[in-house]
Amino acid sequence: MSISRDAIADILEEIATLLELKGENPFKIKAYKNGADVVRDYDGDIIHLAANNELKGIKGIGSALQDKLHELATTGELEFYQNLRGEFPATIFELFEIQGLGPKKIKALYQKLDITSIASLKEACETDRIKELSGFGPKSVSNILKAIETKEKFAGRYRLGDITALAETILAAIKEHPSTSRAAIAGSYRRAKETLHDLDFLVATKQQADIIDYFTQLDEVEEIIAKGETKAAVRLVNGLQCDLRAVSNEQFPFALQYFSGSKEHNVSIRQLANKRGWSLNEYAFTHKDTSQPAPPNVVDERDIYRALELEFIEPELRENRGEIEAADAGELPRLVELENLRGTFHNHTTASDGRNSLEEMAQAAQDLGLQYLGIADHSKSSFQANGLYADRLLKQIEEIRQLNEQWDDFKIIAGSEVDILKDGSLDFDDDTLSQLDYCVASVHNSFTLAEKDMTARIIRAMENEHVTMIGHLTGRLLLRRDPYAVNVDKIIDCAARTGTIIELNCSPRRLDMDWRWWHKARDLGVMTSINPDAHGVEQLQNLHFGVRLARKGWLRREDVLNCMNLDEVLSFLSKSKSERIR
DNA sequence: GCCGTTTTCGGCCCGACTGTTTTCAGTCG
Repeated sequence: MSISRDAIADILEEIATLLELKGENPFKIKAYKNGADVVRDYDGDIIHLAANNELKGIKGIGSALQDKLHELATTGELEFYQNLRGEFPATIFELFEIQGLGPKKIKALYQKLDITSIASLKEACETDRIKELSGFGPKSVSNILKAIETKEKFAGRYRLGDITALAETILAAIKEHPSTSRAAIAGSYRRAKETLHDLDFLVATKQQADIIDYFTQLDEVEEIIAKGETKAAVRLVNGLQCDLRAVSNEQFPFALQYFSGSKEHNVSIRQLANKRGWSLNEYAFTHKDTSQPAPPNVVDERDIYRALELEFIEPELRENRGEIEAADAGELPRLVELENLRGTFHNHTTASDGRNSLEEMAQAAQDLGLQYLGIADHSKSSFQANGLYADRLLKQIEEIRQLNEQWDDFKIIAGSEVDILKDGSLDFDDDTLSQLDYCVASVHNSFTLAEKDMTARIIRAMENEHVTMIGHLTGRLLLRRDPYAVNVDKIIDCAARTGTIIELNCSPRRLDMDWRWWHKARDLGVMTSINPDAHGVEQLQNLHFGVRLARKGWLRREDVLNCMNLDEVLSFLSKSKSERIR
């Protein structure tokens, strides 16, 4: 019986939710949520361990969870969970996706009005039936309707980080087929869009029908939407639509270019082809105007750009935002690469809400080949995250200094993710902050300030000499929560003026600041730091997403703080902010 | 539920904000 760790983690999450609905002990609920995190992020084959009753000693997994995980790992099912599910309709989970609704309200809606889905909730709001319930006034109704609208706006989209593993698994399966000569994922995935609604696979083969058959029969496929000679569309078990196009080896570069998009980029590219008397489609150049020279031979995608006398345009840049003009002028940036990173900032440990100790995080960073690891645990106002008071912070700094003595070529860099309070002041005084090597300042509350107040709040923080960088600038949670109101233009100007770095938070849920702003920020001399915001060792891997989005934002190695080597970065941090301005 | 341990049960999770209230409940981070 095989069950994935994600599936097990999801079951634990659902149990937590169902226990909330039942009004269970909050600490019990938290234990299940925590258990889900542990399962999802455990550094090792936790399913194997669970099946063999070898979970003892894993922090957060006590005897009750050990038994339940054993049952799940060996049978794929859990009686306790099945019974719990039986107490509520299956659709009730979707109500938790509505901002502002929690277990108490959902329970009341269900028990008093028999509301079990977003559709019935919407109807109850529109017919004012909901006002029969105490605690639901006119403001609640409009807030719920607004939240439903937000939810619908995001429906059918997926976060890049959530589907990368799945996408690469399917790609690997396609490549394994003996008839495959080349294969790739095109579309917005290749362009590193932060959210997508489908995946576009492409394969070069002489046996198109074979591959199409094979693709539609993959384990991950739930439903076949369409299936023809050269093209198939399927829906995966998680609802994601995947298209596959099978082409010849000669057509492959053209198809890859065409299906990578963006549409707007391709329109411009085809216009350039037209000027040369060629027409370009997903299969080939056609020589339309024979009074002009014939198109050259094309064996890979680079040849297409070369034929148009353009520098090769990396897929991440293909959004028709000036990349064609820059390629024409030979002025495309040399984009940052994952291999350029030498360290990272903004990571958490068990001192606040991380799951690994300082030592474990340091070890993981070294395993990735990094020269330094910036620690930035939460400050005291982030109660929910077990934020540090000054005394604990100072102790942690001391601990870091001691740990550092054992390494010559690796260092932990002592920082803090300090809360920016409502008025723009910081959660620690300057005296405390001056003890740190660096400081990430972030907004974690009062998200509903008016734009000018929020902007002024963040600007005030940036003007503090001790604030090295701003964390997750807009607070957005992709597909969940819109950015709070903040004037990013003004923030970027302030960053340039004060020598403050803006983080590129590469948690797949955030990818904040948005890639669309980086080009401008870069041109004003603003630097970024690609930060995983890791709450466990495995999340250091998210640096990969940060690099892709940095590339999408036209960033080069020299624009990224953590491309500096250890000596350079220590020297940089020892300078005053005004000296850091480029 | 988990953890730590004075091995048997108490502590764990605090404050801001919102909306509906009239003194507070629920949600969120």
